[in-house]
Amino acid sequence: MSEIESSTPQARGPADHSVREQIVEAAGEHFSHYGYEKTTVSDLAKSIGFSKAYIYKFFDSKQAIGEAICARTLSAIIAAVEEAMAGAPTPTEKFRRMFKTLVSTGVSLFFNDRKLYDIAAYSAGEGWPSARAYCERIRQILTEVVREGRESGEFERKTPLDETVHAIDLVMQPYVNPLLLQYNLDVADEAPVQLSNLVLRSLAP
Amino acid sequence: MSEIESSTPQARGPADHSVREQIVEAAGEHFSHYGYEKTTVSDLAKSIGFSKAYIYKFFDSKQAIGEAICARTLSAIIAAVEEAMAGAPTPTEKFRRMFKTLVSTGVSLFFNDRKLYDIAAYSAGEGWPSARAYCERIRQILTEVVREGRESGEFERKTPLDETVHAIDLVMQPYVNPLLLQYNLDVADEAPVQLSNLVLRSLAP
DNA sequence: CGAGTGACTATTATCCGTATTAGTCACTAA
DNA sequence: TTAGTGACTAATACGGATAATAGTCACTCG
Repeated sequence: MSEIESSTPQARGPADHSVREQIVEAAGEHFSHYGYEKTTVSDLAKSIGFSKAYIYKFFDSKQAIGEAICARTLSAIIAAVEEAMAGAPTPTEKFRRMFKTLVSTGVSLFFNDRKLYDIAAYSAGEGWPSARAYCERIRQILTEVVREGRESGEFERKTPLDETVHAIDLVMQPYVNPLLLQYNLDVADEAPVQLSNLVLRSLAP
Repeated sequence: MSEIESSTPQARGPADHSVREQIVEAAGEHFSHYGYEKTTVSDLAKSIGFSKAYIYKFFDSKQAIGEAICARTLSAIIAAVEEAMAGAPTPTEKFRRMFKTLVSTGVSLFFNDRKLYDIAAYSAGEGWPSARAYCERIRQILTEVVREGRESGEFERKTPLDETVHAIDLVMQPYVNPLLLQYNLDVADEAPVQLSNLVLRSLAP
């Protein structure tokens, strides 16, 4: 369910080829260490003991490798969010944890793995499929929470579901989208709480 | 009241000197035409018939001139907002118009006077006094609207005023701050409506 | 046939010397 | 004293030659 890769069929060779995994593995290391720009496709090839040309049997382009790494990084954030939400008793609490974890994980990525963060930000700016899928997944999770809250009578039901979800999505976007989050780091610690409060007030029946 | 310049005392010569106005006038033209980077201080000097050195009798630096132009640009946005709000019958409507005008004026600046927009965005990114004052002014206006709405019984009164205002400010920021707005142009037409609705729901008594 | 590659090209990045430019200051003329 | 400037410097931008890189393809080897 949280497999973002499934929506990005930019592979060339057989999907479950061991070499493909080796490439992704090496790319993860190199991109994280030296950044996307500074690592060459030859570097990746050398580090797994093949020629550069062979890489292109598995990936269309260097960007495609970048997308794979990006998808992986964003999947980790989604996983953290799902884990945080797991034990929440109410939709209200689920929403709070969702927002909070989304932001704190993003911020932590920024400070602890800046090179990977930059790829994610670039990806969001360019509208790569990996970033689109990430946003879409967040929207799904949000929709689920709101629907649940409506069913339990915790949230109001007058406003059309789509509209509610979309508006909340707009509120979260600046802290969820890596491209935008980096400009909001100064309020990233308080924003989830303050905005969760506001959103939840707007959801009151 | 909407004089942003008053808070930025980076002037050197007498404040109401005609040459100072000529400089600002010329800078407005040149920056708008060729951009901040591409216009040299000598260009400004030449266009008003003085030497470059004389400019520095009135401004500390080229950046100070940029700030003056930025302040001027942002003042125009504030003025547009105040005008739009003037005829609004209720605080609810005032808020809607405020948000809507803030965004539409910003977007229009982006598309019709890109060079000036870029200065404003840069200014916001660097935290120049002109940009700070702009944000502060918006917050003031917002505070006034919320207070008025509370007094008239249109808005809820349980949440602390500061908290309410701050949260709404966070919601508007991505569309008000020129640095951020440029990344949100794709939703700039619907966001004010959708977010106004959400905010107003959260303000319901 | 399939796994894997060396050698090639067109495009993009990187230097590095040169030219501009922001900013200062001692100075003049009225 | 006030209004205004030419000449100077240190830092920065520019441009063009050069090097590095993404991506391809015909090819070999088992």
